[in-house]
Amino acid sequence: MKNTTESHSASQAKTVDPSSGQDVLARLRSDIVSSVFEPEARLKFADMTKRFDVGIGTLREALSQLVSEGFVTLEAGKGFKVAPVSAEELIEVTEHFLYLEKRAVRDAIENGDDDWEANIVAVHHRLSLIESLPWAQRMERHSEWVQRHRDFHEALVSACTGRWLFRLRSIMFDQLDRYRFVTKKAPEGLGKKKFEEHREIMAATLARDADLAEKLMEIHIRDTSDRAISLLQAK
Amino acid sequence: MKNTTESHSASQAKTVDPSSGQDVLARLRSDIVSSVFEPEARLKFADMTKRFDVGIGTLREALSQLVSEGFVTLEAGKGFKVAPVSAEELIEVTEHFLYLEKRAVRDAIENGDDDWEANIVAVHHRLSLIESLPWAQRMERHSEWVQRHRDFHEALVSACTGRWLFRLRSIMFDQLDRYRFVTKKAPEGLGKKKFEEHREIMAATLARDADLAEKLMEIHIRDTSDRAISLLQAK
DNA sequence: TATCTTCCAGTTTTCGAAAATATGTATATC
DNA sequence: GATATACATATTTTCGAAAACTGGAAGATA
Repeated sequence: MKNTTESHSASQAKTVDPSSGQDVLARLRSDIVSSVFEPEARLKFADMTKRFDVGIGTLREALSQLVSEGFVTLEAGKGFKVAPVSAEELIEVTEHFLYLEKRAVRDAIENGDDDWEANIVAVHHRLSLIESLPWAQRMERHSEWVQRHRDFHEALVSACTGRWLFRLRSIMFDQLDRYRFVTKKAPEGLGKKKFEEHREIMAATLARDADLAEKLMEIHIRDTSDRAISLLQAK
Repeated sequence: MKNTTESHSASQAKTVDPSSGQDVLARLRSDIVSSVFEPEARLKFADMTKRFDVGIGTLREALSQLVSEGFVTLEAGKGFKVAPVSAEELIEVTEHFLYLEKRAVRDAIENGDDDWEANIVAVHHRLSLIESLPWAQRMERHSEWVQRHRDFHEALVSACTGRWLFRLRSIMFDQLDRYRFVTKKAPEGLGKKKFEEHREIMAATLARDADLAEKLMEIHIRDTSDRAISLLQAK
C-alpha cells in the first residue's frame, strides 16, 4: 500500500525523493517490465550504480527480491541477468493469473465494503482519464497508464480475504504486465475497446455479479494475452 | 539442483564451505521454518552477524528474498521481523498447495521420463531410511527428515512442464513446511502411517495413475494440516 | 598445431565503518 | 499528574573499498 500511495508523485519527481531502498526496487522492476533492460541482458553493477545513483549493496538487495519475483535470474559468480521471455511462459502465466484473478474477484465481491467500492470508482476514474484521451496523447503517457491499469485491477480484488490468493495473483499480474508491454504499440482502435471493457468489469463488480465479472475478466485478459502470444510466436 | 547436490555434505561440514551468500539464505529459512526464530520475533543484525558469521550486507540480501517468499516482513526503518502464523493462513495455504500439487503431479505423470522415475525411487529410499528408524532415533534426525521429505515431494513433481506451476507449488510447500513443524512432536504411532502413505504415493505415481496419486496426496497433506490447525486453534 | 599453464583485466561478492533513523529516558513546563 | 521537549542510546540503512572469483589471452611445452 505504501508503494502505491507515492507512486503517482514518484513517476515524475526523481529529484525530490532521491532513492529510498524500496524505491530503487520499484524503478528497477519498472525498467524490466518496460524492456529498458531487455530479456537475458546482463545487469552490471558498474552501469546500474550510475543509472540509479545508489550503492552496490542497495542494488543487490533489490535484485535479490526480483529474483524471487521471477524477473531476474542469478547465477552464482556470474551475476544477475534479466529473466528470458517466451510464448510458452506467457501462455502458462495467463492460465494461472486467470484462475487466481477469478477466484479473487469473487472473494472480493462477497466481502467488499463501502470503502472498497469507493476506491474502485476512484482508481477507475483515474484510469479512464488517460484512456479517453486521443491516441497520440494516450501513447505519450503510457507508463502512467501502466501504473493506473495496475491500480485498477488491484482495487477490484483488494477486498479478497485470502491474503495468499491476493499475493499469488499479484505475482502473476506483474509477469503479465511485462508481456503486456509487447502490445504497447497496438492498433489505434483497440484503446476504445479496452476502455469499454474496464467500465463493464467495474459495473459488474459493483453490482456484485460475480459470474458476469469473472466472464468479462476472462475475455478481457485472454484477448490481450492472445495478441501478445501471436506477436511472440511471429518472431 | 545445485543446492541439493551439496546439501548432504553441507549439513555436517560447516567449516569446509564457510558461508556462500546463498547458503546463509538456506540456513536462515531453515531456522525460521524450524522456529529457532519464533513468529513475530525481531531479526536484529547485531545478533545475526554473530550467529551466521557473515556481514550485514549479506544478511540483508538473504532477508530480502525471504520477504518475497513470505517468511519475513520488512517495515521501513523498523527492520525485519519473522512473519506471523495463524490457523487462518494455514487453512488457506493448504488449499492453494493442494490445488497446485495435484495439478503438478498430474503434469509430471504425463511428461516424466526414466530419469524422473529413477530419481523418485532414489530420494524415496533416502527418506524411508529415516522413517523406518525407531521413534527416538527418528526424532533425533528430524532436520534431516525435513530436507529429505522436501526432496521427495519435489521429485514427484519435478518433471512437470509448467515452470510457474512448479514454482508456485514450491512457495506454498515451504510455507506448509513451517506449519508442519508444529506437529514435530507428533504421537509415536503417526510415523508408521506417514511412512506407508509416502510409499503408496510413490507407487501410484510410478504406475502413472494420476487419479489415485491426486487422491492419496490430498489425504496425506490434509491429514497433516488438520492436525496442525487443531494445535494452532487450541492456543 | 594442439594442449596445458600462467597471468591479467573485468566483475562479482563480501564486509564493516559512517550516516540516517527510531526508541527510550530524563527533564522541563503547564 | 499529564504532556511535551531534549538528549542519549540502540538499530537500521547506506555506501565504497578490499577480497574473491571468472573468462579469456598470452606464453610454454610437447
